[in-house]
Amino acid sequence: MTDRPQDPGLTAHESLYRHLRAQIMHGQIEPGASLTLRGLAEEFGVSMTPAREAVRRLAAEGALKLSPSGRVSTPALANDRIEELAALRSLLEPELASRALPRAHSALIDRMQDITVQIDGLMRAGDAAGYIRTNLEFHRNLYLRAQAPAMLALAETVWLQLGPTMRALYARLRRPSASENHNKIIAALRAGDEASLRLAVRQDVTSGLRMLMR
Amino acid sequence: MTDRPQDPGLTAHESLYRHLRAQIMHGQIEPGASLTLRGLAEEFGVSMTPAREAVRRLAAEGALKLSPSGRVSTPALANDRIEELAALRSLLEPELASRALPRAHSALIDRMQDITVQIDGLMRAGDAAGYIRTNLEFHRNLYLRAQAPAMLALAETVWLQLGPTMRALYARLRRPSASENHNKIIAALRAGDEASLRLAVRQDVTSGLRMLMR
DNA sequence: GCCAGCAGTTTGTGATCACAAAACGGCACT
DNA sequence: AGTGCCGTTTTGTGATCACAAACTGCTGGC
Repeated sequence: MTDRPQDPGLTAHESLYRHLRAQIMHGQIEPGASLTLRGLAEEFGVSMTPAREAVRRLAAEGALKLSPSGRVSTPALANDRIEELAALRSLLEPELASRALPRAHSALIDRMQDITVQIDGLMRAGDAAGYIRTNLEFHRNLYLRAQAPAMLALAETVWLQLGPTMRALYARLRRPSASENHNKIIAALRAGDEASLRLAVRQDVTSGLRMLMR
Repeated sequence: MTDRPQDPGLTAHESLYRHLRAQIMHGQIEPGASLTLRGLAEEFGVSMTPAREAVRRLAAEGALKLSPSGRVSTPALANDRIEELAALRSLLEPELASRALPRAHSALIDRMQDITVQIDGLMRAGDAAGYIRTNLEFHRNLYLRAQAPAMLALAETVWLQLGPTMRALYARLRRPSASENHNKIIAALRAGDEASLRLAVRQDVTSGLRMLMR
């Protein structure tokens, strides 16, 4: 019982859920790793009941895989599944960006520029989880303006499913191609150019995933 | 304890989950209706534990809403949320149809034609749930060929969120506009025409939802 | 050397219970 | 008649336990 943070004011299963979700989304758990309810429960100092709820909730979102016998593990994605999830990203995210465009004021764009610089630093520092997290934050910051919570939720579901695989991606990419793509997105936002915004987002989203598939 | 079917070979929470999911997706529960864990547990002759799991799982999929205090209810959708979900359908489903097109052999198309006839009958008979269920079956039959399980899962999530609201839609539409749209889809499939298939699917998907929003 | 079988252990499932917070209903007071 | 208050009831949360199925590893036979 390592006694984790124990976020106050939250139910036990909620805080466990958030921790796990963040870990998975940020690639801090390797694909195919297996978890046990008792293990998670003990690690967070709670009983099995809230651990089961958190796990099932994540399984419903595709973040975890349940074997027929109920065993829990992070999914190890086959190439065609990765392709599919990449296609989903390039379907959903340009739409979100497009909807956010009319509402993207300059303070937001400045913030996105800051995040881009930050990403460069994290990548150079070799902080994989930090890189993934901040990269997603870049996108989420924009998409929040779309006023489309259901659409954003679906996009996050896709991120979640790709999470464990993301770490493998990070190990392979070494040049900061993210910066270029992000700068294109920022430029399109500043110009108010919807067509090139969609294009830039699609490119940013697929560029990384493409090199993961062979 | 009404002793529901009790599907054999399935865990308690799984069968409860499936029943509830089907009911919600087919519009058999009105928007805003509230459920209780003890109520569901008793209705299915199980304890609260599996009832909670089923409910949380459905909440994670957006099929149910949990109040801050944990109360469970079906969501009552505002117009802008309906518009968003409709946009998601018209984003995802043409893509699914397009991916299914090369794999749609004539036996499948014949089956879809049968289903269309069946839908007409159900609509004339005033069977709302049957109408919704069969209508979704029409779409699912096609999309299964897309070999894109993650994409299909997202689409079903959207259906689920629209479920309770669907009944209200059914009450308003009386002319079988579905037939026309479905026939267009079938024609495009037979012709192998991707562009008009995408168009027909988008039209079918949005035509019903549009009249719901005013 | 390999594989089948068996015992011990791990692990998920579901029931039950104690508890606290929220919702409800009635009552008195203004 | 409306409104604030308090006791009762309802309802979700989480811990614990018994149980069965799955997994593990070892052993003996071929």
